[in-house]
Amino acid sequence: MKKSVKKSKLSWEEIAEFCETLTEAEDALTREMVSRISDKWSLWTMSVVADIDEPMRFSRIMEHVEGISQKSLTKTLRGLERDGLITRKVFAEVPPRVEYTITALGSEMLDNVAPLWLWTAKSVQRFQACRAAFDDRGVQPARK
Amino acid sequence: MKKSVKKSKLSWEEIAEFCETLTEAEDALTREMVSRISDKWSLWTMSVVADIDEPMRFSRIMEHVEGISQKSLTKTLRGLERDGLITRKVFAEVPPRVEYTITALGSEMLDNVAPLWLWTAKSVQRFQACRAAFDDRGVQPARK
DNA sequence: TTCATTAGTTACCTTTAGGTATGTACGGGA
DNA sequence: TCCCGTACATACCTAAAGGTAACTAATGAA
Repeated sequence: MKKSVKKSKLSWEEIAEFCETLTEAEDALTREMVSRISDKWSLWTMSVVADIDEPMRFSRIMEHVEGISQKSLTKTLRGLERDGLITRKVFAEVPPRVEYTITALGSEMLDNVAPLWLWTAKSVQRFQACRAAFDDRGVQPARK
Repeated sequence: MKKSVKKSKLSWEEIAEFCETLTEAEDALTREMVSRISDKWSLWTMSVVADIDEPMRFSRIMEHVEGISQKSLTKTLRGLERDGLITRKVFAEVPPRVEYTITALGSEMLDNVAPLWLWTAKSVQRFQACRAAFDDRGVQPARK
């Protein structure tokens, strides 16, 4: 056996319990922040800004986040700035220069997402197998 | 200073490195699975199915996942079944009975999502503060 | 014969994410 | 005087998520 299957210390009941201490607005924001994790560009953008040591300019970020459009990058960066995950510094130059850096909150978030991402990546063949099996057998109809 | 800023053991470079061993299809599926985590209903539905010990019927799930429509619940459950996160058992009865249970893979996923969710919930006031500050100061324009 | 029950399915609509293509403001260099 | 380079903003379009409301299939009960 590869490893013993251990019940996690952290149950969802515990989480639900904690979430009930939150206001409705806080609960909604929690969901919003979690969904930011899996929107198409936010996490990738953050990791690009975080991984490279020098402050990153708009155009350099766009080179690294392959496939993103200007519009989406602008929107993504604004959202990340608003939530305190990155900082945006404008220099009064021509042509304009804007530098982005990760914040402490941002890298804390990345640290918390990382294990989940890695687990998902390492489990991907299992998911593939389940999908293949499902697509083979089809859906069992609810009526005879 | 509140706490020393510590580099996490699990860097994104490490993750990127691992992800490069994946095929393109596997990489795409990884992203898809991560985004499942934050779609509107999947995680909530999973946690409902997981937290209650008895197998759950369609209508009982719908009672617990407040606000979900029949259509969305059906779609969500199908997706979860396809990915091997829950099982669906149809009984040849009238009126129909269908029971859903969490799989080992499903609860493993929940276990991996839990810490992130809890961290997010516990950080929510910080996010709120950042947003408030941003909305106060407005966006710094890139040109003078 | 008609009804109630369960787990859907289907048609239709609105909202949102995200793409492409184009416009813009500024000043330095040719 | 006109073009270059940067970091956007804006208009327009498409696809997909997700909501509501109505329909369905089978059968035991009234």
